[in-house]
Amino acid sequence: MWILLVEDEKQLASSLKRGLEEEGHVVEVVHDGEEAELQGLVNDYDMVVLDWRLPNRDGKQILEHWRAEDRTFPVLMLTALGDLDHKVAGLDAGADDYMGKPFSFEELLARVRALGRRSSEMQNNDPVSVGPIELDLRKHWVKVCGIKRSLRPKEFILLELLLNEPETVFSKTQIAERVWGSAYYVSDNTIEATISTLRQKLAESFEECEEEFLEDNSKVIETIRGAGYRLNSNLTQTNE
Amino acid sequence: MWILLVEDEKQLASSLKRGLEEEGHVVEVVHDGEEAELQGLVNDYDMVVLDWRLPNRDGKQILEHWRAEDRTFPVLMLTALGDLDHKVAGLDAGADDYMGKPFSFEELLARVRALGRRSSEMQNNDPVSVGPIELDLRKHWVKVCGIKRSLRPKEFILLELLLNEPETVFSKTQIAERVWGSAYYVSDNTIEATISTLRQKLAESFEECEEEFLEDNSKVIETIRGAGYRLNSNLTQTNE
DNA sequence: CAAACTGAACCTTAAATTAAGCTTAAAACA
DNA sequence: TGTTTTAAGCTTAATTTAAGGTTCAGTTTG
Repeated sequence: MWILLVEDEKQLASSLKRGLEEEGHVVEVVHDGEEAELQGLVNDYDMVVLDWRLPNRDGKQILEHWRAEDRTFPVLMLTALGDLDHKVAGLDAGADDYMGKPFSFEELLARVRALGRRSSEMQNNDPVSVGPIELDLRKHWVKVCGIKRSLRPKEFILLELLLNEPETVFSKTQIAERVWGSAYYVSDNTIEATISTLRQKLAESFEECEEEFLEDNSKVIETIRGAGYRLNSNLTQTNE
Repeated sequence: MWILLVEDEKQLASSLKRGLEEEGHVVEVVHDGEEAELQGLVNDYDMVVLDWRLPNRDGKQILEHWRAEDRTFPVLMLTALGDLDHKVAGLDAGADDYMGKPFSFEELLARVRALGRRSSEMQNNDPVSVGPIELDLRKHWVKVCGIKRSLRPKEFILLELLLNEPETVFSKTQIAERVWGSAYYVSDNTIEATISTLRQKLAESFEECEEEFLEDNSKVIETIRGAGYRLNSNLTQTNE
């Protein structure tokens, strides 16, 4: 997720930033109220973590302004412990959750996760299908020509990624970010190995189809040398 | 259902909590008015049981605030006996039902059930059945091939969750939120242990069936590695 | 001009490593 | 007390690594 972190204590801010980044988020830090307000108006963050006491503007003003401008990202506010009136005011102003300082980092992460989940559950998890391949995320199966295939977790997510945007070529970096959550630790070879096994499974499945969709069933996933991978474009063209 | 119980007498609160949990609800308890107010703003409970006399805020203030913020969950208020003015004020403020203390626990349960039924967004309490498993939330029993089985509360709610959407895979996080009410405190291992005992009980029960439904009765609940758990899909396919 | 060469990108497989999940008993809770 | 949670050792599956093999595009050489 893309997170804006608004916190004037620089020490705290930077340790939170690092922690959130380790969880795979992209974090922008702002130490100042006015700056925060502007950033929030200009960017579509997935979430904002907002300290309530800030130089120049207080959290409430900022949040009210954002909500008045229809900025809908979830906001997690940080308040001093026992500052109950502020909490209530914050929730009224449109905050989605709150935490009293001091808090454990684990707790912050848990809340960020929960908020993120809440907003991502709004997105569609509907079944996807391209040509003879169908994938249902909620039920967690893949069918080729109506026959179920079992895939391992990484293979599954990777296939889902390719199916969701069938024409698009995904670079190794993009794949690492979206399947592994981060490009740091993932070697090229890891991705290649995963592509390889996924390809084999898809090829086996395509063999069992009555109809023939491709000349070469080992090319359900195409390699674009130097660029990345994509679903075989014949699957999207021939079908409807 | 996911119920918030606001009651400052800790003794009473904990016995109500236990009773409601035995009925298969997920219950969160708060002893303090301000904290209650916040929790109600932040979470989408299915129902709130709200004592009218509380430290820090009184029930009426809280409820009015919630309603002003469009929190629509049904609220059952608890008032001192004979406190008629309060009752009227409470209903005006948006309470859906009231009870005078002291009350019998049975009566409380009845009203909670009634309120739950009344609220349209409630999931239906109708008996669920999948294959040879039948579960009645209201009567709180489970039968396998017609033979009753006793389950512990957590096991029961978990099974209910899986039965209600038999094809769907539930992640540990989803299970934590819907069986324990929150993913914060629940460790993976807790869920695994609960699954394990539930599995064993179901397996024993399946052994006693005349008909054979599965090759391996310890697989009534399937593990989808890296994704979560679901009811064995053979139960849903062969049936009907 | 075409055959051979070269280096980079990519593929494949099996072994090694790591992670996910299971189970039981004991501890903690209510 | 009965239920829930934690802890520890275990089992099994998924993932990554590693090593050698291909393919491709561009370049050199016969």
